[in-house]
Amino acid sequence: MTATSRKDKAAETETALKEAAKRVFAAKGYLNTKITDITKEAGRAAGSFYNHFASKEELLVALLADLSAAGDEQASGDDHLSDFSDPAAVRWHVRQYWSFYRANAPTMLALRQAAMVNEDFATAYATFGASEASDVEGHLAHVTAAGLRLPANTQLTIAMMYQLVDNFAQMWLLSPPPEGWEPPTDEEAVEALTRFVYRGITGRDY
Amino acid sequence: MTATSRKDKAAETETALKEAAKRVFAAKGYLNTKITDITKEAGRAAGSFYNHFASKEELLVALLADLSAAGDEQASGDDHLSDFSDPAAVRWHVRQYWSFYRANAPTMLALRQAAMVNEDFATAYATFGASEASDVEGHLAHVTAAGLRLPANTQLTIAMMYQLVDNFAQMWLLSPPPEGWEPPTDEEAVEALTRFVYRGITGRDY
DNA sequence: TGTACATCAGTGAACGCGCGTTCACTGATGTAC
DNA sequence: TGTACATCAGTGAACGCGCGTTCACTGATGTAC
Repeated sequence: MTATSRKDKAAETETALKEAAKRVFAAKGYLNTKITDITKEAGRAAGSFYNHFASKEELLVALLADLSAAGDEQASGDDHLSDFSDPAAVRWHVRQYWSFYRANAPTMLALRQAAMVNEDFATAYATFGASEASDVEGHLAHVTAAGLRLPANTQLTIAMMYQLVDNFAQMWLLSPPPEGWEPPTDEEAVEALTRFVYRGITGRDY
Repeated sequence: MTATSRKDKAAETETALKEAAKRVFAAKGYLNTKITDITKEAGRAAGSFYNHFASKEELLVALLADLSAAGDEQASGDDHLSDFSDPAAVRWHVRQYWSFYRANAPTMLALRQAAMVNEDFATAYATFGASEASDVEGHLAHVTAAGLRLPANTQLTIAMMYQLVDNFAQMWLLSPPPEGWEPPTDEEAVEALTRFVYRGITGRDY
């Protein structure tokens, strides 16, 4: 059970630090987290951190690398519905996004917070959004092809969809729920977003 | 032109500090701003700050007080359209919110950033949202009264509207525009949001 | 297989930078008589 | 109106706390012969 080789031990510690970091980020946020909070949570000495990461920023970069690996895995092999004049296609994308957020909540929270303070992470976050956007762009063509009118030009429509879904997800999955509000189940959330987005982009009832 | 009495001079400095703070917040963000950035921008010595505010947090509290005073002024005396089954009522609210954001961008940015790090400001921000929400809640009753179906229960519907409008506004009014995106004019933004929200909550085309 | 040395992950006390905050001082305004 | 003292806004150098980062040291694993 305990690894013995030096490489194994180092890898074990690195993993322990990353997992500890995610727990601490979830509990008190990325910006409020000190290096020693992470090492303490991981049960290591403060100095150990620097054997693996040059700074808290570098640690987050490593977490983002893990995250995009996970994202690629999730995306591949799935049947990808793309006609947004069909509510099922909208639902499929909303559900994907929601699941991704739930699975990677601490890292997404850290990225959001880091982006408020650090130019590079702001760019990374924007890039993340842009990659989602380019996927969706083609799907909207089906809406106009079906004779329906988008609420605004393609760019603004994408921006609105994205803000709605991204921030609604973060509201329920990354933050403590507001005073006296009952959090929705995953299915309720996905259904609510699907309805709102589908109506918003097509002008059709659903 | 220059005030002479002690009280006047003190008030002048306090205003200078607040105005300087807003400029600096807009330029580099609340979290990245140091006390000396503010005093330097205001052309005062570092120690002067503490004659007026106990900390950066207290300064933000003062800015928020100014802001809610401005908000009350804006709200009062206006004819308040309240039937959300009418797109004009939705547009009126969207425009109000958009104007408010534009007028108070630096303070809103600071509040958002402070809320990520500080429990009290998180509560203040949530409270701000809740007051908007309670206003809107009644307006949605008109939608169901007109025989239309909301996309989800009232609470989730409000949350979705709010996330969409609030974050779309902050995307264009508080952050540098994304690489290669052309920012909308105010009218385009208001119209896009109005369409998306109206469709989303009523299921009607518009 | 055994011995002697090299290498490396991990340790935690100590160091030092950045920045918030203080405080003795200045000069101007206010007050007392 | 004038003088002497009190008060206060503002100053900026200096202080000190918090925390990121270093580094001499330990003990265990790897390597040479």
